[in-house]
Amino acid sequence: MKYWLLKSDPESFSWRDLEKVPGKKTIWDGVRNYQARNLLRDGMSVGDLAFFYHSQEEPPRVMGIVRVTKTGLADPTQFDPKSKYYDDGSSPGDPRWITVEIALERALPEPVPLPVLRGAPGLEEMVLLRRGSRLSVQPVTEKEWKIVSKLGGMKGR
DNA sequence: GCCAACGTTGGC
DNA sequence: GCCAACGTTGGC
Repeated sequence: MKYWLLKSDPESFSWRDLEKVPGKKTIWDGVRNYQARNLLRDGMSVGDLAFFYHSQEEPPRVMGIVRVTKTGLADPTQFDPKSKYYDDGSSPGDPRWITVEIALERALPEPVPLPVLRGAPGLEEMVLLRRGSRLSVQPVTEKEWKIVSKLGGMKGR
């Protein structure tokens, strides 16, 4: 099993929004960056876990944990001319933007703010903390996963 | 709101 | 294929 971090601007889709979705599942749509797409398409497996991270918030923070429930899905917004994510260079026969479905696993008892991550021993190499890193889908190592989970108030594991 | 870092586009 | 211009992300 692998670990990930998914960024979302809470203005467009927040942890609270996910809690309110019936079934607490959603297709992770709207990613329009090839590196992120490749991780969604080629890196993720059903059962993988990911941190749900709020960017564009003061402070940015890790909100909770989600699980990958389906892989290899064509992002439906790429075919919708009314969507801001519409891509007229993509076709249903050969979709350009592939993503996953995720389901809420559990909220962190204490969401972890970015400054705390920056100060935490063992997270020095975390992709999120690299200068200029804007990648919205990121791999997280098992060691980093455990440290962040602990900071978020999760017991043991 | 600012702006550094980054990705993409398009002229050549 | 280079690279300047442009648009976007995201922390502050």
